[in-house]
Amino acid sequence: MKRLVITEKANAARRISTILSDGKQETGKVEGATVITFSRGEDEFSVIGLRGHIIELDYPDEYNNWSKVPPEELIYAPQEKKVKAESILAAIRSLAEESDQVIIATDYDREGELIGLETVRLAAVDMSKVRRARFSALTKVEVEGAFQDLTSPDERLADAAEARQIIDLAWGAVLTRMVSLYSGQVGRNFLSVGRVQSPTLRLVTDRHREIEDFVPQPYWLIKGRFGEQGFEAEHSDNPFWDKGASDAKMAVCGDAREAEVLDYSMEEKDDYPPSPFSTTILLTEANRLGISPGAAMKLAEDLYTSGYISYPRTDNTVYPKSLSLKGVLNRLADSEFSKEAGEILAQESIRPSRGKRMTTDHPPIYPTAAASSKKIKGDKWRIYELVVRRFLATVAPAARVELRGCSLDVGGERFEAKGQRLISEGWRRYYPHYRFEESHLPELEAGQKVEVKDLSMEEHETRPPYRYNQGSLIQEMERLGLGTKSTRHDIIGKLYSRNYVQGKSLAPTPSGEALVRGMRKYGGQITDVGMTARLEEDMEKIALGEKSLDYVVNESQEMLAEVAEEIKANSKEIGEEIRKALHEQQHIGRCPDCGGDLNIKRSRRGNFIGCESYPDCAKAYPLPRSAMVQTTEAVCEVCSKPMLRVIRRAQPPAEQCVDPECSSNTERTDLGDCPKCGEGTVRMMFSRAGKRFAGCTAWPECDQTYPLPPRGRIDGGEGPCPECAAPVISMGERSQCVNMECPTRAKNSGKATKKPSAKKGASKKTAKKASAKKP
DNA sequence: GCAAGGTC
Repeated sequence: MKRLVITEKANAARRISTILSDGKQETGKVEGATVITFSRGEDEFSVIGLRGHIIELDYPDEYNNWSKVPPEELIYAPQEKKVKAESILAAIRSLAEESDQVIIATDYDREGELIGLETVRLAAVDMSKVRRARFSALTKVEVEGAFQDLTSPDERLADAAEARQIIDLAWGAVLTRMVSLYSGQVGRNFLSVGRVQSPTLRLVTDRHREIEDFVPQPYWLIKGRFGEQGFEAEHSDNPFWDKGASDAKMAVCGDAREAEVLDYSMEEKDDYPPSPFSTTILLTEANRLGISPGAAMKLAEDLYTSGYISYPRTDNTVYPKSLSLKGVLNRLADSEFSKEAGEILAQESIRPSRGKRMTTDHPPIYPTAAASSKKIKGDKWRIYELVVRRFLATVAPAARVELRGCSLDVGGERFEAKGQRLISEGWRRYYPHYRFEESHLPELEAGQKVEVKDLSMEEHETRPPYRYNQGSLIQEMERLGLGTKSTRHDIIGKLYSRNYVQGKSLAPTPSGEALVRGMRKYGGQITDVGMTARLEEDMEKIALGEKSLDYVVNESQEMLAEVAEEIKANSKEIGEEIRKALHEQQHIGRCPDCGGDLNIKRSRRGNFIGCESYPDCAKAYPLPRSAMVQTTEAVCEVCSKPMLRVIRRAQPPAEQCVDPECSSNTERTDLGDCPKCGEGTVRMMFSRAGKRFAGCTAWPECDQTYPLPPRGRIDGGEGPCPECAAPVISMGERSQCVNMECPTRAKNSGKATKKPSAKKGASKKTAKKASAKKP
C-alpha cells in the first residue's frame, strides 16, 4: 500500500520517518518540496512536513484600501484562504493522487487538527483515504502505537479552530481599521486592536492605574532580638495599622529584660523539586536571567532544530510514560553535566516531579542531546544549561528542610519566631535558580528563659504593586487563558512595536492608555479577558457538536456589528483622545528648519525623529538608541532646539538636546579625534543592545570602535595618547587611553594611572560615586 | 498595511 504522511513541521517528518523506517529513508524533492520516502513491510511511505498553517485567512484584494472601504463592510465580507506554501500543497496534491492512504500526523491538539484538515481539503484529497495519527511525543512507542491505531480526523475540532480564525480576523480587522482611521494613524503607524492583544494591554494599563492611584498606608512592626545569638522574633499582632495600638503594646513589653519560651517546635520536611518545563515556565525563568521571552524563544527554537532540546512550544508539565528519563540522563552522561547525571542515575529509582497541566501535543521541554559550551556560546548556552538543570532537578530527589518555630512571652505579650535550614540539597544542587533563604533559630525548650537583647518598633509604608515584566506578564496571560504558548511572547512584542508600552517593567504610553480608555468605553468586550473565555466555550461547543461553526460565527458577527456601530457613533471622541495622546508622546517640538512639528516617526529601519512637513522639509535626527525617550517642553540653552528626556538602564535619566551635534551634547559625548581615519571624532554611543561604547563619527566610512565601561561618567578632552594616538579618557580620578590594546594599558596590566588633578569638580564626584558601586 | 494561530 502507498501511504502519504503529513506532519506539522519538517522536524516531525524526519523523526517519524526515522522511527518508522528504522533509519533507512531517502530524502527527495516533489514539486520543490522536501519529501522523505521509505518502505516498511509491504508499504511504501512518503512523508512531507508542513510549516504550521500553510493557509492564511484574509479579505479579498478589493478590500485592501483602508480609506476607501468602510471598516464596517468587513464584518460580513467574505474571507478567503490564501496559500502561503504553494510548493508543499502542490507536492501533496500529486502524492495524494497516487497514494492509497493519506495520514494526518500533525500535532495532537485543536490547531493541529485544523492544519491537517485544511491542507487535505485544499489539496482536494479524496476524504475516504484520509486517516489520523495521534501521538503526544515523538518517541518510538508513541509513534508506532499511533500508526497501528489510526483514527479518523475530527472535523468538529477543526471547525472550532476555524471559527476562531474567522472571528479573530473580523474583529481584529474591523476595530484595527476603525481606531487607525479615526485617529489619523493610517499607513505604517497604524494602531491595532485584537482579542488577545487588547486585554493584554489592559493588564498593563490597569496595573499602571493602580500604581498611580496608590496611597501608601503607614504601618508599624514590633520586633525584638533574643537569646545569646540574637534571633529575631516579631509581635504576633504585627502589622499594626494604628500607631496608638503599637505604642501601647510597646509600653507594656518594652522594658522586659527576659522572655519565656512558651512553645518550641522543630520538624523536618520534604521540599519538592519544581515541575518540568513548559514554554511559559522556561520563558519566565529565562527572563529572570535577563533574556527576554522573544529572545529566549528564538534561542530555544535554534536549540530544538539543532537537536539539543525537545520541542519548545508546549503547555505540558508532566513527562509522558513513553519518555525514557534514564535515556535522557544517559545521553547527558558524556557532557559537562556527566557528574550530575551520574549522581541521579545512581539512585534506585527515578520518580520525576509533575506539574499541574498535562496535554497531548508535546512532552515538557527536556534536553535531547549533550551539548558543549565550546560549541554553543553565550545566551544560547545559558538557555541550554537552564533546560538541562531544570530537567536534572525534576528527576532529582526532594530537598530536606528543617523548620523551627517558637513563641515567646515578652512582658505578657506574645512574640513569634521562625527558622529554616536546608539539611540536604536534593534537587537544589542541580537547579540553583531558586534561592533558599536560611533563617536561624536556636534550639529552645518550653519554659526556658531567654535574654531580651532589644525591642524596637519600625514604621513602614505599604507599597504599590509591581509593574509587570515580560516574564510575569506571560505568566498572567497563561493564567487568564490569553494567547497560546507559541504566541504570547509575540503579542507582547506587538504591544512594544505599536508603542503602546515601553520599558523593561512595562509601563503604558499615553496612546496605549488612550486606546484602552476608548475601547473600554465603546469597544464592547474587546479589552475583556472574558472575550477569550467566551470564545473558548463556543469552540468547546462546536467540538462537541452542540453548536455549528456558522451559528457561532453569525452570532459573533452580530455582536461585532453592534460594537462597530457604537465606535463609529463616537469616532470623534475616540479619535481625539488618541490624537492628543500621540501628540504628547511623539511631539518633540518645533523643527529648527521650517518651524513645523518634529515628531518621533516609525520606519522599517527603526524609529527616528523627523519633520512632519516631509517631503517639503527633510529635517531628521536619530532617536537615542536602546533608551526610553520621552518628550519635554524644554528647549536647548545652547541652540534652542527641543530637548528630550532619555532614560537608560544603568544611567540616570538625562535631558538632552535633540541634535547630537549640538555642543551641549558633543562636549559631553566626544572623547577626541579618531586615530584611524583622522576625519571623524571618537564619540560615546550606545549599541542596539544598550551597551555603551566609543565609535568614530565617520562611520560607516571608518569602523573604529572601543569598548567602554557600562557605568559611570566618562570624559574626553584629555588629548591623544602619546603611544597610539587614541583619545585619552578620564573617569574621575583615573585617566587612561581608550584603546584596550594600547601598550600604555598593557604595561600597567590593566591598571589605570592615578590622575594628579581632576578636571571638573562635578565629574569627579559623579565618577567616584559610580565607581564605588563596582566591586 | 489589519488578528491570532501555526512554524522557519
